Amino acid sequence: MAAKESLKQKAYYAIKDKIIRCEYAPGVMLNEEALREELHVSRTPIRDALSRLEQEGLISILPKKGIVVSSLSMNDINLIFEVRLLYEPYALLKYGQKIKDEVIYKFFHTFSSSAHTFSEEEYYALDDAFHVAIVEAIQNPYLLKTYDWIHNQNLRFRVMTGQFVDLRLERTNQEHLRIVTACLKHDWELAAKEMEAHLLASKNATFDLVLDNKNSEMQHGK
Amino acid sequence: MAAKESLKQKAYYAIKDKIIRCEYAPGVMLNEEALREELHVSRTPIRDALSRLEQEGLISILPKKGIVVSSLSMNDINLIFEVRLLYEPYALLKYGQKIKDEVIYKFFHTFSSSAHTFSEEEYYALDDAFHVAIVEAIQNPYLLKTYDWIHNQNLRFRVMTGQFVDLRLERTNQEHLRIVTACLKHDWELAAKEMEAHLLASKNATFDLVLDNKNSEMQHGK
DNA sequence: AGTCAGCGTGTTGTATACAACAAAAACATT
DNA sequence: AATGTTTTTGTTGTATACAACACGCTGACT
Repeated sequence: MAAKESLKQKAYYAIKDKIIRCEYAPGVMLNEEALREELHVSRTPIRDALSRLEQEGLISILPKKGIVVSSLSMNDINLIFEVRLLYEPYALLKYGQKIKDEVIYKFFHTFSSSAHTFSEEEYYALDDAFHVAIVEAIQNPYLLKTYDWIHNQNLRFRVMTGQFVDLRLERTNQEHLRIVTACLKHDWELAAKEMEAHLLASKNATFDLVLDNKNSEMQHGK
Repeated sequence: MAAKESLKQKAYYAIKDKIIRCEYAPGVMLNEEALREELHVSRTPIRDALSRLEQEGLISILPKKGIVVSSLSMNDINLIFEVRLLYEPYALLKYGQKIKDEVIYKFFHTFSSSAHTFSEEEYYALDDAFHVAIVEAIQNPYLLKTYDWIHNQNLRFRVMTGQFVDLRLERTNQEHLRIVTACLKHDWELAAKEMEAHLLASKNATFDLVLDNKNSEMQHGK
């Protein structure tokens, strides 16, 4: 499958994946030599990959010192959700009509009937697919690229904070239903409004989770 | 000044500058060897720079074939102005309050009294400074990075289409004045609306210029 | 003349050796 | 013991040689 993929692409995806899954945790130092040994390639493709990852904000390269995986602060939550709050309602309002009805109906069906049969992990994939499907109705590559970045950062937050609790998952599903229902009626103004409400709730939930996380860390020492 | 700048940064800015000024015109092919000779550095910093420029959408790297400077199509105008129409009114609406009054007053003074003393080139720099000052009130680095990209693309369009005609410059200045006046009153909703109108007018003007350009190209053969 | 195989040239991809610098460690001096 | 200096070590920056591939060209064969 990846036989024709260049080494620099392989290195890029491999390192990116480990950063997103927090195998390389926020704030830790990396160095080219260690990555070289781990991926069994020379420094050149590693450096290509690192250059790209720096552009995307996942790492910082400190000249002659090392590479640090970008940390995640409270403020990053604000930054991520600012972009989402700007893009996602806009996508519905201006491009909702471009989303195929069958796609909308598929999500409606999934959210309304079988939500409880999903594991948390599976529901995450579903949540991602839902939001991405909406945003991709904007076909502007500049906007989509930015969205991809914050999407990655959002994934890191998920891994760091652990999964949602069940209660929030229920609420999330209900909010999704309200958005999808508005979409089915082709009432894009309402859909955008519901999306905004959903994102604000999600933002607060993320804030709480990060705070809880900080607290329990302190209780467990360190 | 640039003594401590790394070669890869020097290469990046040098190539980027030539692309923006259309010394490397849209659609032309480059190769690492020629760039290496032109900049008197080895391929490594060149490749670093190219990787970054590819991220920013200014070039495409075709493996084993060469490097092509991204072309500018009609559709790119839509993409650029979609981002501007999304960001700039948003900046005024949500962050207008963060712009210092003295900055606003400085622009008011400039636009209202001394516009006619500027050359077209100078007025461009002023126009840029004005829009950038507004957008930078959004402090979100993700949004600002996207804006920087489309800003560069916009500059390329300017160079390609030649400067505005005087008539449009007059109109532009009047539109700027309307925006700044609303800002002085701290009426950010009005300011955002005026900005939207200004951008739509500017978009149409750019379209017309590109069309004229295409036509005159055809008249002059090819 | 047409077609296809093989070769040659030009391009980026990859590996690696060396340079430049930063930071820590070791050491001498007081 | 404290301090300033030198050395050592570790890191990325840079240069360069070689590999891999794409594409056009040549030539033989039909």
